[in-house]
Amino acid sequence: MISTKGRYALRVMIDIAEHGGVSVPLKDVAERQQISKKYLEIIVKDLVRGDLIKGCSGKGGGYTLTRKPSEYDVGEILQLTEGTLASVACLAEGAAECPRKNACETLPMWVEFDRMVHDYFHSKKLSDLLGDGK
Amino acid sequence: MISTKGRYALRVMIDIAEHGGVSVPLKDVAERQQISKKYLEIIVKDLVRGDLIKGCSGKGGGYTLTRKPSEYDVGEILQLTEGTLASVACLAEGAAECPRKNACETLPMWVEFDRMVHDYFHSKKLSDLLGDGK
DNA sequence: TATTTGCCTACTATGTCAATAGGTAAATTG
DNA sequence: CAATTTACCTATTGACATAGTAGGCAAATA
Repeated sequence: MISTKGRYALRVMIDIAEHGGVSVPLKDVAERQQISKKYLEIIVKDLVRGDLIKGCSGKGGGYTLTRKPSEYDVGEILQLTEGTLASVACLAEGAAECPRKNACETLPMWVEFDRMVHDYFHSKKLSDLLGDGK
Repeated sequence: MISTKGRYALRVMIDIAEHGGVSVPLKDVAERQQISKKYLEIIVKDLVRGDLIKGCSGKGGGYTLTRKPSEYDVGEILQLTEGTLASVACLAEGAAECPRKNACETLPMWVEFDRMVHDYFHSKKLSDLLGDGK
């Protein structure tokens, strides 16, 4: 299940995109999205680390996107904030190789499902989620 | 992310299906699947509660399927053991109605994704996972 | 210089996950 | 009947993740 971190991250990205042009203060995002600013700080830190947005301190500061909305896909946003997009532990990045790998009768299904999920989220763009035509 | 409960449940169902005809003792399943028998008891209890298998005590006892493998879909097995198949909290069965429901710009995507996941698992049958042609 | 903003570390309550432990009840076989 | 095999039941536990909160410092602008 996608946690609040990933879901909020998406909403932050959308919010910044829709109020773009200028720097968007986190306080405004928090108010509009009705999410605690303190909690958003944690999420936004991940987004900055992944170079999806950049911050600018001081009066008139805030966050801005580093690319155009159509150049982000939802998958990378979720992957960054959730840690992984994998639906089962044995398919997560850096997971230990399963000893039952060859005998496992469910693995092919998980692989197929996992591919479907990745395809879905990586083909969905941030711009697809914006209300207006930005 | 699908937990061990759901994944093990699936393997139990497969194991019982492949050694069907007679009652399959949990001890055997545990050995073949290399999962603690004690832990499997918890999982199997769910499966009995959902009427997917039935147990029979005493010597020569064990568990048997209540239907043919082609009549189970993976979705119902996962749903029963995982509690829900929903990918986001707001779409889980019995979730409180979200106050931002109409304003939420991510909801349509979650709904679409959720539908895709449900379709995938409900169209996949237990029989699709069996090694031989049972 | 005062204010606004980002940025940083630490803490915590709650809950879920993945089991383990230690039994009782039921059914079958010798 | 007795011994064995099996299901079935309640309770407990350690580890970890989730979803935040608290209280600051640093940087930039008006």
